[in-house]
Amino acid sequence: MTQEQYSKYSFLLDRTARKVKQYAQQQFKTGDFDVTVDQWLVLKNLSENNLLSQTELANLVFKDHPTLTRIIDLLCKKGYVERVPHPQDRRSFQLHLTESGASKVVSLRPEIHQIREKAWENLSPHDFEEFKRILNTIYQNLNGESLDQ
Amino acid sequence: MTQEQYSKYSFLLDRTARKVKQYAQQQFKTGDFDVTVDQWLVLKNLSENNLLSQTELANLVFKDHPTLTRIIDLLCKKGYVERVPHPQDRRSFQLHLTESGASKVVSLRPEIHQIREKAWENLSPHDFEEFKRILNTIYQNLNGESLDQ
DNA sequence: TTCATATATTTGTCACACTAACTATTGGTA
DNA sequence: TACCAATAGTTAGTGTGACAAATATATGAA
Repeated sequence: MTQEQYSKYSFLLDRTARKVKQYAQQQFKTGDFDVTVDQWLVLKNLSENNLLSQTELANLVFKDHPTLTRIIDLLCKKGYVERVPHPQDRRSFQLHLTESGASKVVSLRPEIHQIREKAWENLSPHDFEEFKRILNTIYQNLNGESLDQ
Repeated sequence: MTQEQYSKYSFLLDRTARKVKQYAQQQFKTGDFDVTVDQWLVLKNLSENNLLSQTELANLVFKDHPTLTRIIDLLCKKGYVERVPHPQDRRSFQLHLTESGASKVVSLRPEIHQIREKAWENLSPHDFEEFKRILNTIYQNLNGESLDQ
């Protein structure tokens, strides 16, 4: 694997990831979803897992702590999330989806599914499995220590 | 392709693209390369294609104009690139790699190859071809009009 | 108890992505 | 010639990502 051409994967990977995010964000915007793609990821994970700490949530969505702090700030401003003081540990918060946040997740979930499917035209379920396998292998190759599933 | 699980590709794609960039950036940093990953992409394309306009370069590297403006600004500050006024069109510039920029490209190219190869451990050349095919298909599915190569 | 160390979160800085608005210039057309 | 739409590039605003450092609290050992 010493050929010149092998450098191109990083370009294609970055380009495609940006396109996927950009496409979704445009659809979010025309649909007046009132959240960004990354804010949606956080909301979705909170809806499946209430009362997480910020650290736990950061590990779920693979964002670093400063980034997550700022996303939570924005979601709090919009009224979708609340920071509840942790009863035992005064350093940390339990993140709580508000009524408004919960209904936002319910209403957006099917629409976002449709948006996500668009990328898979002309591709097979087998392609999907291969894609996931390759992405996970690359991730683990570069991840140093842990295997995290 | 209507299953719940098909939403996950966007998460894995984003996560892996970030990891690839982060890994490379760390290596760039420990090697004192004095450029970011995106600045390298621009330098590399300039070295293969001198005297491009910013618009032409933007189309090559798939970055938007404001982003490219700032990357060029930084590369000019570092002395790797110059903006030469276009002889016929006073709106535009021809981008020119300086001596310093050209030798930077020569010295970094092999090191960056090594960094990029790390991602492909445990993967085959066939995986590489499949990966490129899937990435390009997704890109084109979302790209609306053009097929760009 | 007290101190060193670890953990949870925030803040600051720099780089990049996307949008919108703006300047300057060009080129076609009335 | 005078206008006007299109083009090249820049600037500003917001959101995100990575990294370093700061703050507050917790925990374990001396």
